[in-house]
Amino acid sequence: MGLDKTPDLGAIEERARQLWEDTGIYRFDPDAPGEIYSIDTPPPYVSAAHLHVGHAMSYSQAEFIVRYQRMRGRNVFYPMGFDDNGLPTERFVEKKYGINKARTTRSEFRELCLKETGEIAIGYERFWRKLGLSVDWRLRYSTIDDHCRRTSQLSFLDLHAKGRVYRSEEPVFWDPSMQTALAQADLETITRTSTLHDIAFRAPDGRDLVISTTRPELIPSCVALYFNPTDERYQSLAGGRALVPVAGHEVPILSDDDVKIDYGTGLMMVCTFGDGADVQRWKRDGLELRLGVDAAGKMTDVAGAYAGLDTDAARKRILADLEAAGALRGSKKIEQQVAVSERTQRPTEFQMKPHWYIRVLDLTDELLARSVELNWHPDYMKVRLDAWIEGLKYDWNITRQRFYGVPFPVWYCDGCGAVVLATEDELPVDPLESSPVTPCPKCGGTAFVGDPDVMDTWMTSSLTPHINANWAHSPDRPPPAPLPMTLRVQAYEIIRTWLFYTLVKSHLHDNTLPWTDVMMSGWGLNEQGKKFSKRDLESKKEGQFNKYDPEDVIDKYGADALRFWAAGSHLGHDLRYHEEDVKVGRKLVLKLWNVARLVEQYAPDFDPSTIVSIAQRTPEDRWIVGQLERLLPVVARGFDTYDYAIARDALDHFFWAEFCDDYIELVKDRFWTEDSYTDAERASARSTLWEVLRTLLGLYAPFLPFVTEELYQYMYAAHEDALSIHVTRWPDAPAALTPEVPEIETLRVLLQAVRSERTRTRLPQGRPLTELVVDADEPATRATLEAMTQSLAAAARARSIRFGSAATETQLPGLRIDIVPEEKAEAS
RNA sequence: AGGCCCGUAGCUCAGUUGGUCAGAGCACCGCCCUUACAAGGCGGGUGUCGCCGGUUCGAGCCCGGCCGGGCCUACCA
Repeated sequence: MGLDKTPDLGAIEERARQLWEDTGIYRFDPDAPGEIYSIDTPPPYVSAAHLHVGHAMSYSQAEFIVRYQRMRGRNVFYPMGFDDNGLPTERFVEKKYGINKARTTRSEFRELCLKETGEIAIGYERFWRKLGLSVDWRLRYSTIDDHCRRTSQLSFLDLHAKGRVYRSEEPVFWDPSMQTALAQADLETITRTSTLHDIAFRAPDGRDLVISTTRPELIPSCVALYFNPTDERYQSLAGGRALVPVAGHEVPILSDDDVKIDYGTGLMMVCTFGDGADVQRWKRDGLELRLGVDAAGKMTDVAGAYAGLDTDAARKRILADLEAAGALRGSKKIEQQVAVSERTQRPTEFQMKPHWYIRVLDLTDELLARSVELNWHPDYMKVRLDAWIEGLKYDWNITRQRFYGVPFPVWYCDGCGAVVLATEDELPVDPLESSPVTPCPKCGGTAFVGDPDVMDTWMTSSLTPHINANWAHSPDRPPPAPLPMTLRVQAYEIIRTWLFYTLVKSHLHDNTLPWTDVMMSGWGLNEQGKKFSKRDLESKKEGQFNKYDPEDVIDKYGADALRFWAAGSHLGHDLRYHEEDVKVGRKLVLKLWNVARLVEQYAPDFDPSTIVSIAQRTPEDRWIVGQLERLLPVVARGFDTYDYAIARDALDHFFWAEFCDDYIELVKDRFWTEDSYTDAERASARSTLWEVLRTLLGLYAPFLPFVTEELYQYMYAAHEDALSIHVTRWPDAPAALTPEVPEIETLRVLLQAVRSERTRTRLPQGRPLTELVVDADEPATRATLEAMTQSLAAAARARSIRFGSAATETQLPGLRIDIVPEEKAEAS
């Protein structure tokens, strides 16, 4: 019996996990008492090779709140999903199995993806359990599973029924290397060096019209020239036409307020399509379509002699031809911002494709109102969403030309081209592998072509609340939580995507917010303050410790220690990872453990029914209880505002400085020198030690779920009726606080001064003093200290206390001390 | 170029509404194997609070302008 001198963290963690599993305390029961507290967790991509400690950080931060709310009596719904939708998975599987997509059906391919990602997800789940996430694993979902495909397709049907979905052939952002369309949110802007060429067109009167462009290969695709209407140099050209060099066709000359007079020559060309501005002018002014680049990034027939070349080759050729024709008037290097595909970093082109869109541009005001409704933590993150909403320029293009993904539940009638939608009870459906159950409602035809495209992955990710709520009524799902959910947890860089799209979906489907609160975590960064890179993890060799691998870190220092590190940055702020900080976490775990050993030693087999009332306790005991009571609202406020770091800081300070360093040191003497104290004083100490440790375990439980569980089970569970500390009541301060005991503060100052003097005079802390001289100017202070001579002498390790004249100042004005070491006293 | 966040000790970070606000932990140095803990205890801050102005009796905090970093936005051809 008795706690081991050194805890076996691995065994403790395993025991706790087993207990949680056996008792099912994290399983959601819709009928359980308490207000429902539901969490919309980010489904991590499972195609990535490794998790890093940054993942541990952000998921831990959310989990602190979850555990706190559970102890607050909320009925917690805490699911976890995995994102195995999308391109990384597709590429991974394609490569691994050497798939020829022409000979594989979507469903066969999907099965392989599910198999692969399922295996990776098992490893992920194992890790999340190891980290101590209190997830109800029955709620696990996969974004490509039947339930999620059904939910996504139902979302499409519902939005279609509501008139929110439309199909249109328009210029779409296009990634030529992936050969798929992209949405506005899939783009990034990079800065690169480019060459701006001055090229002469020809006016009808034969004069040169020089424009500047970085993309001369699009000259055959030129459909107009533009100038600013206030630019006197070109006003006479309005309504006229210009001859395009080399290509030889004519284009209209138009004006536009947005043309910068001082850029280049003030005259510009518009092509179909060089950039988004071209698209806008093309649409607005009804320009001709001369698509110059095809889906694979090669020049089209429009490019004449350059057809079939890729854009770079065409650019070189046409520059040479322009030069030969005397149309190239100059070239210079410039810094240029260019839109690239976020995933491939390739500059985007435009393609004309029939695509499905969700109309969102008219929702700006409504979405901004939703943003106001939402409780943002931290609140300044709100402006990021608002800025995105206000900057929207395009409806949401939900079509992607990928093989793998959620198909559209759509067929096109072979006879009349009518769109035929699947019915709800057919979902999930793959239109390439099945047909409508009824003939075409328009022409009665029975031949159909399934829509070959798949949905943008955000079509699914934006539905995580609906997936969790089983909005689609999929069979065999565990009990769902109602919508809206309580909390969304995510990092700030995907506000414009995940948060925005989720908001759109809930607004359109349910006319509500998806959740009431949102909590933004920052990023875990490596020691250099950079994002974790593949290299940070790839250096890992089998069986070798990698400081960024969270499983390795847990094996070495314990899960509680890693979680402790995660609590080190304020909400929404990035946190650099240092192994040293995890060691501090382990130190805390060991300290708690040793305090428990001390309590066990001084208060063995404590019977809570014999607890001494606060009023009956000694000043030291009333002091620490009063301090603890004053700590409670600080910790609670931290958790209530999602600022777990405030909670941790306050808790750590109380535990280390007040409880361990001072209170325990003060109280020890009662058990060491029996004769100097009464049994009542010892009983008071036992009650206090027992009680304060119990409260501390509760307060630390959200951060350190393992060690607190172990100690709770060992010392307290038998006296309470809870299965686990994690379902015990959160400690609240009593209505009437225990009065503060200021004399103990004076005592602490005095002890600090004694310790400091010992250091200064190189006197070991443990060596007894013959005498401690205390000099207090204030009679009240002196009287207070005189009443506590016993404790003071014991804690200062002084054989006697004398009140007289002393010279060493303490931190308290008017209070001085002197110490008389043994040898010196004997000599005098 | 614009928006938001950040810049405090060697490192990671606290510093509510301007008035013991120059702080914590780590690291480092010194002493101590004192009966919970040497994977420990005790003591020690080592600083131009990014820079320059302004408001104020008083600025790490408020205002303006710079510099540096991050995230996001942007059609400059």
